[in-house]
Amino acid sequence: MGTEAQTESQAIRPYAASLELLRKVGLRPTRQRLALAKTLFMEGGHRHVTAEQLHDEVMASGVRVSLATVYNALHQFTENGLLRELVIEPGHVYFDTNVVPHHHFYEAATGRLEDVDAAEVDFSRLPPPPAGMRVKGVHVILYIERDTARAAA
Amino acid sequence: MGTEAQTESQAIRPYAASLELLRKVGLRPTRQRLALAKTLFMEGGHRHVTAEQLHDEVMASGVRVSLATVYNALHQFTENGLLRELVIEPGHVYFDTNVVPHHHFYEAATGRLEDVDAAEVDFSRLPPPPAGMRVKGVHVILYIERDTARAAA
DNA sequence: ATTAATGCAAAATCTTTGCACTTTC
DNA sequence: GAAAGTGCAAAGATTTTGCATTAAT
Repeated sequence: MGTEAQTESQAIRPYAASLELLRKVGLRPTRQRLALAKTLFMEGGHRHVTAEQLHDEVMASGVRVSLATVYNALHQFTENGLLRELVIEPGHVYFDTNVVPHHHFYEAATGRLEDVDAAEVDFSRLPPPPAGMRVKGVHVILYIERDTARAAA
Repeated sequence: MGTEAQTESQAIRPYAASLELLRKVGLRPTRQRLALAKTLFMEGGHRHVTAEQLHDEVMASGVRVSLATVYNALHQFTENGLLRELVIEPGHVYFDTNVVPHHHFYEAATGRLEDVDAAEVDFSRLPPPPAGMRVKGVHVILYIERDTARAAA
């Protein structure tokens, strides 16, 4: 098994994979959307980004994109199930590349968000929804902070 | 037991109570802050308001206040533990008069928020916080929607 | 009198939009 | 070459700020 064959079959080929992703949801694979998709989805692991962060990052990678286009793309990606919108602190909308239902750790001091798998949270008690309503989803935010009172125990 | 005695001892006297509330947290009881405190805290039940909603409401009650003052007051109230800030949908900060830890139902279609008492939620499983961190608080948001598939059963 | 709070309008953010130009199909 | 997407700058929306005026202690 040559390295090339392995590379082609197993490793992520960002361009091809991004192209396919966009095709799948019916968005034209433009240079800009490809660059954004590559940055968001092709670097392994899940991400939480703001429009501005993503814009800076893509620009830094050498692709010129306008901020308006980043906003457009983020919303189109969201509408097509590629991203999930998260609002936790005032004035900042995060886009989460993890679209499977899950929860979050949030460190207010740094603004850092970290995923919590849905399987890591279970409820032994939940209230019944108001009359005529049904619960469509649950989001648990665990606010964390540096543990200063840290004994070696 | 005369009605007057009862009124004075039991019923809420908005002005006096608001005044005392502001005094207690060390904010000068100005006409504007008194009006805002009365609207927020003296009508029974808990509230979730945006700055603009509150501004409209207080203006409608006949007290002239500028929107900037409403923002100032909301933040001062928050800093002094009288309110809790909530961000659930982009572009809107809600201020919650319920400052005891609790959770929320949220109906996206209408923007309606409803309190869920902390006692109504229990966890049978929670993840350990990241190394060196501790969990400071938990907020559960239960997304609800109209239950259309409603059989009479 | 002193000190703080208010109001206004202007500024700062973040986000969306209108329209000419460019790119993809 | 038709349809969709992009970029820019301008407009919107929400929130904050600077400073003269007004009110509370």
